[in-house]
Amino acid sequence: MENYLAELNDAQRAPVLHKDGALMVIAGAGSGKTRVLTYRIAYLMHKGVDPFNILALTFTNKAAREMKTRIASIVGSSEAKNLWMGTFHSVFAKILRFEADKLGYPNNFTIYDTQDSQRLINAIIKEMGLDKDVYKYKQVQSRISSYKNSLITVKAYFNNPELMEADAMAKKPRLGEIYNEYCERCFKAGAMDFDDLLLKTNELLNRFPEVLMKYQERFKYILVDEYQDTNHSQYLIVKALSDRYQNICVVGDDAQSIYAFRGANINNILNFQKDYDDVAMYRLEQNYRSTRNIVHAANSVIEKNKSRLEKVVWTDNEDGNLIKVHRSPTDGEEGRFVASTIFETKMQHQIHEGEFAVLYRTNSQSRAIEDALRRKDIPYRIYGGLSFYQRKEIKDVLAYLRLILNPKDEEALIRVINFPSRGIGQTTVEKLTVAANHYKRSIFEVMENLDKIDLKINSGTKRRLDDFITMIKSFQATSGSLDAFELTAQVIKNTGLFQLFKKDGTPEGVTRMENVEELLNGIQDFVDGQKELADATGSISEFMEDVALVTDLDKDTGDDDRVALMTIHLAKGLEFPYVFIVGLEEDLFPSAMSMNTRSELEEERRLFYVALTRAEKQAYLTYAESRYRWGKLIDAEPSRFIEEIDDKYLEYLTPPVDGSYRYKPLMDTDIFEDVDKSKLRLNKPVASTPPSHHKPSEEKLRKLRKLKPDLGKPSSLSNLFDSDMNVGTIVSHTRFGRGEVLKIEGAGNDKKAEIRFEKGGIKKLLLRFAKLDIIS
DNA sequence: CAAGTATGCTTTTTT
DNA sequence: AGCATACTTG
Repeated sequence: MENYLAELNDAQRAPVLHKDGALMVIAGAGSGKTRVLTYRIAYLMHKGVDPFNILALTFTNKAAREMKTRIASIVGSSEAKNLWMGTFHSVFAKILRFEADKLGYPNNFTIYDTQDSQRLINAIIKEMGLDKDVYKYKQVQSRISSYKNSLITVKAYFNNPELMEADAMAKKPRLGEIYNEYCERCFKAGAMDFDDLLLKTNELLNRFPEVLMKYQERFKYILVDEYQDTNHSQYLIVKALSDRYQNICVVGDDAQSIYAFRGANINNILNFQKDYDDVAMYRLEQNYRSTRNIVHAANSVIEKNKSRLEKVVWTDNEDGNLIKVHRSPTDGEEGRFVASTIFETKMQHQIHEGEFAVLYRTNSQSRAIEDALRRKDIPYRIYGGLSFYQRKEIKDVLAYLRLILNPKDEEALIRVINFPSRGIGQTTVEKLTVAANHYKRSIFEVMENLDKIDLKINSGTKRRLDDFITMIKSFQATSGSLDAFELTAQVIKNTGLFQLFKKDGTPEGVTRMENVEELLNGIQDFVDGQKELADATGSISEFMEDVALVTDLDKDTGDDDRVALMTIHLAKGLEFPYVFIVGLEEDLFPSAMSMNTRSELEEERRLFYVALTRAEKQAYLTYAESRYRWGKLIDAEPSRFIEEIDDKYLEYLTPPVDGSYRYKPLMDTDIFEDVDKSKLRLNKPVASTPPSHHKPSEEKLRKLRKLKPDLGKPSSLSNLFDSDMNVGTIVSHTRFGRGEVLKIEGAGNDKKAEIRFEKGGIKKLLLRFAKLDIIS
């Protein structure tokens, strides 16, 4: 025990040893926050806290697993096993499975992923006869999602004239109806979407005081990682559960808040001190991860943001190399630069592929990098994007399994009722859906009772429907005696999926077959693992329980020595010796969608900060002068973020372009192509290092903190409630035009402004939803 | 009802 | 460019 405490510095040890009560740890990038969280849990257990009483909410399930392993090595694995750890979604899905009946859901409820939700919403829009160009299903889905994340239920929506007016203004007066229908259909299907996992948890805790009490008693100690990225719904859950004992420890970094787009509310961290009594604040400011050049460069970028908590990240690490900046003519060239640099660096320094990461803003950028790496035979792994479980062939197989477990699951049913095609067409499905809605039953139930309902379905089709039902029922009958692997194998064989995949000899078809085989292997692994556990059997329902919540990042392949390709969002919390941040171009990063308001731009800048601080030894920033987008070659300009880094931390590998005055003139290397570029790079002397300084004195740290703007009055970083808005502020609204703020009321999610618009008169708008730009 | 062809839309980021 | 949907034809 003494051992592990000795692995901490003073700043880290303090929060670990903190007594009961509320504490917040503001942890700069690379300052060892995971270690603090891990060791605090170990410490609590050492002190005699029962692991059953500890709940730790992490950002990924993999992070939870790793922390658990580490804790097990300190306190023993049998004890660590009893910890509750995982993501918000997976932990509360587990609790909801246990308590589902209280909310009227079956315990084996299906979890709809985003695609399922979108398909259902799309169907509803069609059924309601609405214009699909006005009601775009993806937009509608994200709107509903943000309502749910703000705990605006259908009922709350219809009680809130402002929201309804806002949607009416957006030419979507029937959005509430869609919302309502969507919720009813999900309920009827025994399904929860991602947002429901949090929303229904809130409902459970609110409606049933005895349940709340039970979990308050159960989770006497709650720890939350990445607190800056929690949304309102998550915030309320944490608040409710910790209300009794107030043993709450949150760890976060406002500078790394990058999920406002999905409802993350930075006020949760900024207002933490108001939410609990006697909050102890700790700051971790020493970075152990990166070279001094990287730390300082990152600082010089994040300083451009107005809204920040006081914090200075510093390091005792060596200066390291300068950050290398590289320009390419096209995105293909950019990929080749990345690939050849990885190849050379690997050769030169005898290091592994696993030490490299390529980070990008959008998933679509992976292709160019991928092609280049493949051509050079460099092993890589892509995270995110179209993840394994989202592939069509996998979802099809899973849909059968879902339907077997929960016949009311309509999205699953519609997916597979005619796949492989068995002569049940669109018209038939429509008739069934209409009947199902009419009788308030599931489609499956309607199909079971075809003879009792007069549907105009011809006898041949009726027969085929009957065969389908019989097949699903026979699977259900055998599912009890078979384990997950055996059942899945039988499903693939008996449904005809196997023949269908096998018959398709195209390269894509072969890949599909391989994916299905991989799924089977995965299920076999799962079954083997489950059978070792005392209270598990390896049944299909166990497998399906959280399959919707498994992400690429969670999956352990055992073969990690590959270049990692992922979006910056996914890279949060990870670190790599060598990091390439690619596609640093205006309109891409920062994204064209995020340049309308200061707060959106600041989020992009935080994203860049996150990217940069992933690097331990060397960071590369690359951009292309033109890039394929939508199949067309588009010209691009270098990202402003490159310019925002203090020049003394940068080394330009490529010569300047006319008009870019800040690039030092060099000869044009483009005519030399690959080979000479590398020579140029190797021969270039490393520029003089910036003045080195060690840990600033306490006094200096204080002074540095004071230099930051907006101190003391924490303000929102989210565009949804812009901090700069006061009475008298002139704003602009997409529909109402310019206007003047007359009054501001409420706070946080309920903050409203009364605004007199040039067009439209005086409106009271909920800032969370109003799309306002601040003019002055 | 299925298969083939035309069109149009997409790209922010994720549990 | 690539995918999903919409439309047409057998």
